[in-house]
Order: sequence, then structure tokens, then C-alpha cells
Amino acid sequence: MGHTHVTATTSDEGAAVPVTIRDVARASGVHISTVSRTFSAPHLVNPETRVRVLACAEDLGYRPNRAARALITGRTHNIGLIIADIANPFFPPLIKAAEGQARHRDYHVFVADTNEDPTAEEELVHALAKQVDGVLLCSPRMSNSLIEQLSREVPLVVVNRQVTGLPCVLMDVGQGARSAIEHLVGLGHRSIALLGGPRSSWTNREMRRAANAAARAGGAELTVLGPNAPTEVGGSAVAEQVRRSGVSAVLAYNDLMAIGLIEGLDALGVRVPQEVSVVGVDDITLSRLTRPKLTTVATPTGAAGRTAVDMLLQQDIESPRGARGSGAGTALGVRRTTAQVMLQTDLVIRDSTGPGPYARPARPLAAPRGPGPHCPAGPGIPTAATGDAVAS
Amino acid sequence: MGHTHVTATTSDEGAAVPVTIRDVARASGVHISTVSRTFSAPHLVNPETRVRVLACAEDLGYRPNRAARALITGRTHNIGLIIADIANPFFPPLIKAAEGQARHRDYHVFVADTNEDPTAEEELVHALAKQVDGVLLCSPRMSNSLIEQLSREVPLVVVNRQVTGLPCVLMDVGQGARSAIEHLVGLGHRSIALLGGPRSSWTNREMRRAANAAARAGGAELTVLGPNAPTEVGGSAVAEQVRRSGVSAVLAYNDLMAIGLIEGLDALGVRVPQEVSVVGVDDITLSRLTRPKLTTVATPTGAAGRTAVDMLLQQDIESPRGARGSGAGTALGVRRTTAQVMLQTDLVIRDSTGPGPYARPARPLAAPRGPGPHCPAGPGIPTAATGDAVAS
DNA sequence: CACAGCGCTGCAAAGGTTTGCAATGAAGTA
DNA sequence: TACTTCATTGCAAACCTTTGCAGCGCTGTG
Repeated sequence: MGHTHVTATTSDEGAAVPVTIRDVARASGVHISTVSRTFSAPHLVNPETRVRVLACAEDLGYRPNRAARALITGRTHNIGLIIADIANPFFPPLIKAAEGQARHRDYHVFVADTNEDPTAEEELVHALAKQVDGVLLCSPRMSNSLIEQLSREVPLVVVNRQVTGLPCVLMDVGQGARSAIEHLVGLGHRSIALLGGPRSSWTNREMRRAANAAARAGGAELTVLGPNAPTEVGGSAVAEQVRRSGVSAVLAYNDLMAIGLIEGLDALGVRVPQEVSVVGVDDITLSRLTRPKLTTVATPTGAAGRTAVDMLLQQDIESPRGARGSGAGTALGVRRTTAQVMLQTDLVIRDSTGPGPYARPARPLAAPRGPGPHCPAGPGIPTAATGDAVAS
Repeated sequence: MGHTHVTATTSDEGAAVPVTIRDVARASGVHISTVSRTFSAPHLVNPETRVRVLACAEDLGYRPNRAARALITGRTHNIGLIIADIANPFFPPLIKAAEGQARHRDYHVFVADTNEDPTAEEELVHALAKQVDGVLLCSPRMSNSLIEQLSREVPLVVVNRQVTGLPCVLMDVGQGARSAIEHLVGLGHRSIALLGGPRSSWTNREMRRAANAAARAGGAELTVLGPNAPTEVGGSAVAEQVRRSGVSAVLAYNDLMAIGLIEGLDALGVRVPQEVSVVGVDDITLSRLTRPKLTTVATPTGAAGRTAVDMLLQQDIESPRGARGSGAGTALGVRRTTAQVMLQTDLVIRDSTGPGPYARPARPLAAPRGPGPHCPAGPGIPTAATGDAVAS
């Protein structure tokens, strides 16, 4: 095993000496309840006492034990984030945004990766339920009915999936797919393929529906290929099939697949965009770095993460869970208002799409080229919209 | 704000009715302690009773409250993961591996993103300290002394940084840099630039040291440019500087910078690898997808994540924190064994490096081409090595 | 028969915090 | 002066679970 090199040393090390509210109370000569109030209801304690207590706390390095607090308040100040696949570059910006927003509201985030496995999703919701005040379910793969059922166990906000009766954050991929198809039709493509993603994906169905309608409206023929794994490999695997199908343009379920497809086509000697145009979805960073640069439908992932967190906290605040007085059936039948937010998507035109067989020769390019109506994660969408959305 | 569309509905919804150990006890006609034992020490309870209790628990949908358990056992079964930047594609595989390994050991993971901000790092360690059994500090930007200090508050494992007296998981970027330089020298490059990363990065110093030594040994001249932001932008920003410097090859701090640099050079009309060779570090997925495909030093990120989790748990198990009998200064001066693990890196030769000005004409390519000694995240390194390492 | 040992179970304390209620003292009002 | 009000603080229960100890009924041994 020449792979690793290990060195070991032993050292004296002070184990963590946990300092509790009691220590602070003793040090500042007050009762523990006063210390508690100093932190959680400062207006109830004499300013003089307060500063003394705070000084002692600072001095001893006291930090309230959130677990103990959670035990009695019923609120953990944690939220769970369940993700289909962290390694899919679509998700990190979402996680980052959610984590930031949560921290901003004094919440921490549990992250769990399900490897696109619906069973893991369910288990994780259960496992997290008691440790968090709510869960963000991102691009879930399980059934709607199961989601509804789980939502009775712990407050849920669903991202990238529409579940009636539950708060959802959606990206308007329908509109995105329509724009993409219109763009392709405008370029003179009449035979277009849609590379489908996972079967249980809401996004997938939505895109298919919208793409079909847009193609019909534009007088183009749409072939659906799939379902496929939403990865680069999934994309390159269908390259051969795409070539045989004879289409001149492809709309892929996401950027990863689009990039994989371009790779695959390249290996077959098919040039993009000269022979086949390719459009992706997501506008991951990567899509600006490949060659050709990818034309894609930009989804506001950061905004989605922030919005989802806000919706969860909003929902949570109006109905504090369990806690005191939980005799028999406490708060059955709470009337809860659920909002569903749809975030806009934007077509970003880059270099992977070009004129098709039916392009009008006069104007070689039917749509604006280059930077174009380019607005990836523009500043218009995020928090302002979020506020509006949740308020309604 | 035309960006979003919101719909709202109200619905009756059962709020989570928390079912506790007491409910199970009542339902199955035993004392709560028996229920507790059914879960945490099954061998102490009569098989008959056990099945009855389990049936009732299942029936009521009981799940032990980990927060309450943590309160008394002193172990939360959570670990914290502090990351410089989730959006940096280097980290997701590490997070994924760590999360998987943790879950495999019945632990959950708190993820926090610091945005490369040392202050945030410190705050987060404090905030997480009481909620987790230990923290993984990945590529920290704070000072060694602060890390040592924090390690007295909560068990720490450091990834990508060497701190004496603390368990560390390191990747041998020194060896990687050496291989890269040797590769370039072998190709006939004699004037090489090193694109530095963040100043406070251990990896950065290590690379610099090794690259300098290797260049000297190979009779090449090494120019250090930086520090730079470890991002694509950081890379493209120095393209002009690289061109002016007249070097024929560049070793970048990481793949992101390398890719950015290639972009930047391309914009200046400098072709890679014909005019300048570029080598990255990390072997992120992206590096296989750009054109030209990136020659890079592959780092075993998955293995690092798993190893770090194992080391943390190992360390934790041998010294259960605080809990019962925490009178005065309990366990001061615990003798702890700390291991430092160094994981091997591998040079992956792809298409971004080519012959330099001093290439020997006879053999146009001094090093093997194409797939070559390609072994990214190969199966040799991970868990087996991990076991060995921690055992020592 | 006395007693030890065993398998199983109940009892109650402990863990750190919050919070309703009561007690204290002082100031304000009639 | 007697009474009310208010600000401040202490008391103790409660949250849910784990765990050392003791008790129970039984069997086996001396």
C-alpha cells in the first residue's frame, strides 16, 4: 500500500470542559434563570445585571447549548437539506445560497445526499425529522403521495417539484423549454430531439410538455429520447442515437447531459453547432467554459435556495411545533397557508446553437448572437422576489 | 416584479404530533426505561417484551429524539463540515464522500460554507461545537495557532493543512507538483510559471516549495505569480501577465485557475498547448470536459473525505466527551494519539501540455500520451489505506 | 434452608435550558 | 398611610432520554 504515509504523535490535550449556564450563574452571582433571560429575553433583566452576566459569559466562553434549548422550546434552529446529488454542479450554488440565508437567520443546515435514490430520501427525512425544524427537499425522486405523507411528520418545502398543498419553489422550465424550442425553430431547425432526464423528475415532465407544445406551434417535429441519467455520461451515451435520428437540434434535460452529448458527438465526428445545435438547461458555471460555449436555459438556483429557506422559516414561525402542553392530540387541524413560487428562467444564447437546414439565407442568424439577452443569476430575481412571494 | 408567479392555498394539515418514549411505554405496558433499552441495549430486555415494544414503536411511528439523547450521553452523532467554498468543484466530491461515510456510521453532517473567510471559520466552529461530536476543517484559511486553540473546544480533523499535534488528512501536492514540473521539463520546457493560490493555503506553500526544488533539479527557471483567487476568474486574470512573462509552461494552483488561464490565453490568441502548456491540480470532473482536456495532478478527494470522517470518529470513540460526572476540571490532560495521513496524488496527462522549446526532435513526445498512467480516484487508495492509517 | 446468582424490569436522577408563577422591594397614587 | 403597580429576580417544573442501582421471582448450590 504505497499510497499513504502516516505519522503519529501523542500529545497532552485538554478535553473540552463544557461550560454551562450554571457556571455563568455562579460566576455572576445570579440564578440560572436570570442568565437564561439575559440571552433569550434581555429586556426582562436589569441592565446592570445584564452586563455583568454577559461579561462572565464572555469570560468563561459560554455558549448556550442548542440541543438542550431545543428540548424545551421544540425548535432546533436547524434545517435539513436533502439533495439528489451534491456532485451535480447544479446543486452547490443552491446549497450555498440556502446555507447562507439560513445562517443569516441564525439557523444551521444539515446536508444529505441521496444519490438519486428515493428510498434514501425517505429514510433521511425520518432521520432528520427530530433534529430540524423543517426540511428542504430538492429535486425529490419519490412519489408525491409519499412527500405529502412525510410532510405530516416535519414541515417540508419542495424545490423543483410541484406537490399540491405543500409549499414549493419551482423554476419555470416550461417557459425555458419553450424559449429554447422557439430559438431553435427561429434558427431554421424543424427536426428536434429532447433528451429526457430521470423519469420521476417533475422538471422532466414539465419540459416535455412545454417542448411538445412549442414544437407543434412552430411546425417542428419533436423526438423524445430517454429517460437518461442526468449526467455527462448519460448525455454522451445517446450521441449515437442522436446521430441516427437525423435531428438537427437537441434540447437536453440539463447542461451536464448537453455537454456529454457534445463530447459524444465530437467523438463520432459530428460538429456542434455546424451539424447539430445543442441547448442545455441550468447554466452551470461549466457551460461557459466548454467549447463551444453552451447555449442554455439559465435557472435561478441561488434565488431558489434562499426562497425555499425563507418559506420554510416563515411557515415554521407561524406554527411552533409541539413543546409545552403536548398532552393528547394537541394542534391537530392547524390551518396552514402554503405558497407556491415560480421563478423565471432565461435563455442564454452562446455558441452551441447555429442555423439549421431551414434557415433563411438572407439573414444568416435569426436570433441575436453573442451576449444577447444574457442574464445569468441577474440581481433582479433574488431576495426581493423572495420577500414578495412569501408574503402573499 | 415579473420574475415570479405565486399561488397560495390554505389547507388543513395535521401538525407533527411528537410521539415520545413515554407513549410507547404506555402502549406496550412497560416502563420507559425498558423502551429505552429496547433501542440502545436490546440484549438487556426479554425477547418477548422486545418484540412487543418494537411493534408498538413501529405502530406509533416512534423515533428516538437524538437531541435528548445527546443531552445525557454527550454524543450528538453529528459531525460538522466546514468548507471554504462549496461552489468550488473540488469540494462536492469530498462532501459527498464524507457524508456517505458518516451516514454509514450512523452520523449526520452539518455543512457550512465560509466563503473563504477565516472569521467565518472561527465563528462556525464555535456555533457548531455544541451540536456536533467533532468538526472537519477543510482547507482552512485561519492560522495554525487559532486552529490549535479551537481544537480544545471540540475535536477537530484538518484536511489540506498540516497542524502539528492535530489529526490531519493531507494530499501529497508536493509530490504532485514535482511530477508536474518533471513532466514539463521532460517535454522540453525550461521556463515555467507557478500560478499561486491563496496566501494562507498550506497546499499553496507546499506546491511552491516542491516546484521550486524540482525546477532547480531539472535545470528550469520557475517564476511565481500570485497569490490569486483560486477560481476561474483568478486564472483568466493573469493570462496577460503569463504571456508577457514569456514562459512556455504553467503549473496552476488548481484546475479552476488552469481552465480560467486557458480561457484567458485563448482570448489573447495564445494557443494551448502549442504555445503554452498548462497543468492544473485536483482533476475535477470539469477538467475532462474542457478543450483541450486538462493535464492535471489528481487529488484523491473522496478518499480524503472518508479518511477524515474515520479519523474523527476514531478519535471521538476513544474519548467520549463530557457528560456524566462533569464536576470541576474533569478530563484535563487526556493523552490523545493523533495521526497525520498523507494521500498520494497522480499526474494525469491529457491534452493541455505539449513539447516545449527545448524538446528533443527525435522523440516528439517525451512522455506517454493519451490515457497514460491515468488513475483518478482509483480504488486502491480509499478505505483500506484509511483503516491502516487510523490504526497506527 | 439459606443464600448467591441470574434475567428482567422499574425507579429516579441527571443532563442544560426555558418559562409560568410567585416573591421581593421600591415607586407611585389616593 | 394603605394600596396598587412595576421591574427584577428566584423557584421549580418540564422537555426526552439514558443509566446506575435495587428489587423481583426464580433456579441451583452448599
